Amino acid sequence: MLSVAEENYIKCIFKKSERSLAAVSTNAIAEAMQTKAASVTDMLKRLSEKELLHYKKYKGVRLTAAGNEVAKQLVRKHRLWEVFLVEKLDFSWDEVHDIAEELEHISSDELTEKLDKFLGYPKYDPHGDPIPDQEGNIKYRSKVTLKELEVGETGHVVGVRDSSATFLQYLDEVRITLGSTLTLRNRFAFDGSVQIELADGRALVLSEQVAKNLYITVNS
Amino acid sequence: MLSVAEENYIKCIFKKSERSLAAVSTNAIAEAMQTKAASVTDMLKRLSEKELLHYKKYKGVRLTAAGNEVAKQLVRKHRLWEVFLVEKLDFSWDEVHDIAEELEHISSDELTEKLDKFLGYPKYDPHGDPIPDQEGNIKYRSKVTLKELEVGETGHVVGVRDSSATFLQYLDEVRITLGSTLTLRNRFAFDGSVQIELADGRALVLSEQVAKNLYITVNS
DNA sequence: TTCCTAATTTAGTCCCACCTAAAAGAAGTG
DNA sequence: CACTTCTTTTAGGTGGGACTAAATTAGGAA
Repeated sequence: MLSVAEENYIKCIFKKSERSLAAVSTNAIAEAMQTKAASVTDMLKRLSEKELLHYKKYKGVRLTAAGNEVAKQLVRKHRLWEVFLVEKLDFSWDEVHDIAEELEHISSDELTEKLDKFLGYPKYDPHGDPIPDQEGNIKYRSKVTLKELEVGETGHVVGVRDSSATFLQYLDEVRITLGSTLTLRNRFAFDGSVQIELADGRALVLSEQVAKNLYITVNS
Repeated sequence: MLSVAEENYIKCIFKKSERSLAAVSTNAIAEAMQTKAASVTDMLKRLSEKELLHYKKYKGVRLTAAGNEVAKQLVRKHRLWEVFLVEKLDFSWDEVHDIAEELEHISSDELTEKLDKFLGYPKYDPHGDPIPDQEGNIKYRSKVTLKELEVGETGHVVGVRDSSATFLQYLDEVRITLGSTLTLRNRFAFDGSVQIELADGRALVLSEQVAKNLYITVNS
């Protein structure tokens, strides 16, 4: 049985490892967890003791297979709860993160499986991120940011890179949602902003900042 | 912000106060919380510091208005989650207590209210206990145990006194559920057992033990 | 190679929530 | 009243998870 703090460290390290494939540094964890490096070192020793990660002084850490398993189950629970909050309880997608952050620590496996069934075995959460299955397999979708799209290409929105409340509220404001279909019409070299056309015919100019944070998939 | 441990103590004291109206003793709390009296004294001082209860050495404790409020919100959340687990996720009533025990500590008030709405504002939980409303008002139902019913009287099952898994499983076994209508047909002085007749015509003999743990309401 | 700087770890505290052992109060009994 | 017994509190200690301040190490620059 892991404590909430331990689970949060595991999840944090998992997230950092997802792309970088290098060992995760103490400082990076400290920053992400809003705590001090000394506290992180403490925790790393404990988690290493429990064989959830490999720890060598000054060398950063990587999760063990067991640690990875724990992390993926947490991500699974987090994303399932987010679906529940948005689809069943009518929360908007920018409100659900913090609540799911608490709900993901509820331990019952049976609860997770029944929730999954109740929700109809969803594949993606409200932000477009894939939900790991019971065995922890994650189906990543090939996707590019809107910034990387070619002029003239059409795709649809499958996720956000920055899921801060302010960004999500901005998207609500301009009525871009998950699944929105859009075509890149123009790219302005001046400031990196892009002009898009939505399925309903609306034309919008989005800043480079926005274009970098919107994930698009071209086929599917 | 209260810790999970603090909340559990508050709820425990609340439950003890519900019937007895006397101050709750340190030992009673220790027993209910599966801990030692010394630990309880520790916690009582902290909670008293936070003005959640009145504490005088050797005199037992009572919750303050603020403490009562906290307790009732916890009970509200616990029972709403139990309804969710049984009605939506298809758990049976003997499985939900421990999970609800974790879920009740999720802090978001907005979550509680949206859950309440999603469930259709239920008044009673799966064990027949009343769910406090948003302001903390609890509508107690007048009820008697089956043991106290008069021969010939008809009523229906509105709750259980002992909600242990074994008792609830027993009830499932003999197909008595919340809302079952029954008539007391006979009382055996020898061992205190009772004979009842159910709405579907089945006649059953229940031990005194069972009769004492089934709550019945005659009208309504 | 040596030095410097940034990253990391160690050492020493703190608070929370528990523990054991021992002291002290409450309350009934002869 | 004095005694006994049970309950409760105090005193002192532990591990988890955080902190600050000081020491150590890694790794690049001179």
